[in-house]
Amino acid sequence: MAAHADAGDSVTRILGQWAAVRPGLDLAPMGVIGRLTRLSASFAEEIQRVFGEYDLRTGEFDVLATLVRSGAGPRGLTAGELTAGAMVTSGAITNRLDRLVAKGLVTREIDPANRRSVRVALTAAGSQRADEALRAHLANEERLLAPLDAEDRAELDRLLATLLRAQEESPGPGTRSG
Amino acid sequence: MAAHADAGDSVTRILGQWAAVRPGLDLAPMGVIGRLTRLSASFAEEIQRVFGEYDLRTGEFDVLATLVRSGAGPRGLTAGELTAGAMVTSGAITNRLDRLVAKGLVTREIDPANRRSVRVALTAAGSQRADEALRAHLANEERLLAPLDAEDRAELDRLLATLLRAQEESPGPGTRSG
DNA sequence: GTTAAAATGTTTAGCGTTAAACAAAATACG
DNA sequence: CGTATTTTGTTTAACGCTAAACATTTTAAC
Repeated sequence: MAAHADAGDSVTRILGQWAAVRPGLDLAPMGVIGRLTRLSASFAEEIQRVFGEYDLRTGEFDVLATLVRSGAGPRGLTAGELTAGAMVTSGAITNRLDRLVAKGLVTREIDPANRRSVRVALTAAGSQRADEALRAHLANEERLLAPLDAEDRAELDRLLATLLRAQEESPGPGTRSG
Repeated sequence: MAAHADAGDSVTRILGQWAAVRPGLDLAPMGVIGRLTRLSASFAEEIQRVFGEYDLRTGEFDVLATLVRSGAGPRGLTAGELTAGAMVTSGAITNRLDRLVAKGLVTREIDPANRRSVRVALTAAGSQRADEALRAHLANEERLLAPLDAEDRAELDRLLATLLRAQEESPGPGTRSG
């Protein structure tokens, strides 16, 4: 049972099946979105694997990275600011912080100036871990894109940015609040 | 609180933050993969929303669609064949079949010729539901790609196919068995 | 034929997430 | 001031998934 044909990915085979049983449908959008979805899932697995080498999950790295790139310094960010930057609910951030605190990578303490707020900051270990994981992550991303030359990558980036901008501009039924 | 700058998606802002605190890093791969990931997540939400109008989850539609496009007819497919086509474990297929059977959209019965196997087939209601949802799904995908003209879509498809083919050809540490 | 090995699905325990309920603190309003 | 409203984060119940254990049936080996 050949998993995929000579020249084509798994989506090519699926489109062929649809064409056979439902001739006349315009399958082009399904092809693009199917490839986008599968590629994203495949990349996510590879990325998770690299973070695992640093005893981190992708979501945990996201929190560390947000703290690093925010330039927040020792004051850190509030849990709400972390939630706003991530694409998950506040409950998920609470869980991630629980794990990161347990690993000694971040501190979490009540903001004396606003005792509803929680200030989250990197520890020295957290800062170091974030930098190590970041370096490996960037090398991994470079590897995942290796099949494309610089010109093709730029073109891909342009096309994805066009679609993403449209998604983020449309208020749509899918807005996400904390 | 400007959610995003005038000309740029959310990833542009993130890359800008990285460039400020870690100058000298090559952030291009992070941009491409970040956009790919976010776009895929955003599309998945919109797609899920449309399936919801037909009382289906995306995973459930995937099962129905696999049965339709396989042209399997009344004999259906085995649970193992469904697992092979999906990107999930056999346990997840068991759960999806439980729900689809409860909704009366598929039948599940032991294959008399091989009593380890389970044959899964569409009911009349399942076949009709699949076709209705498919039509709405294709229209939705068309809408999601509307920002790109035909030429750009073809180029995007080509670039994604190149990357996906590479992912699927590399055995990698991330192969997936049932 | 009998026994070992492989194939096929289901079940179980655990994970990370979401949505919604909740508790605590700050702010607004009269 | 005093009370209602809003803000902020955590907790709870439920969901779908995975990995691994499991039961059943078939195939292979001798």
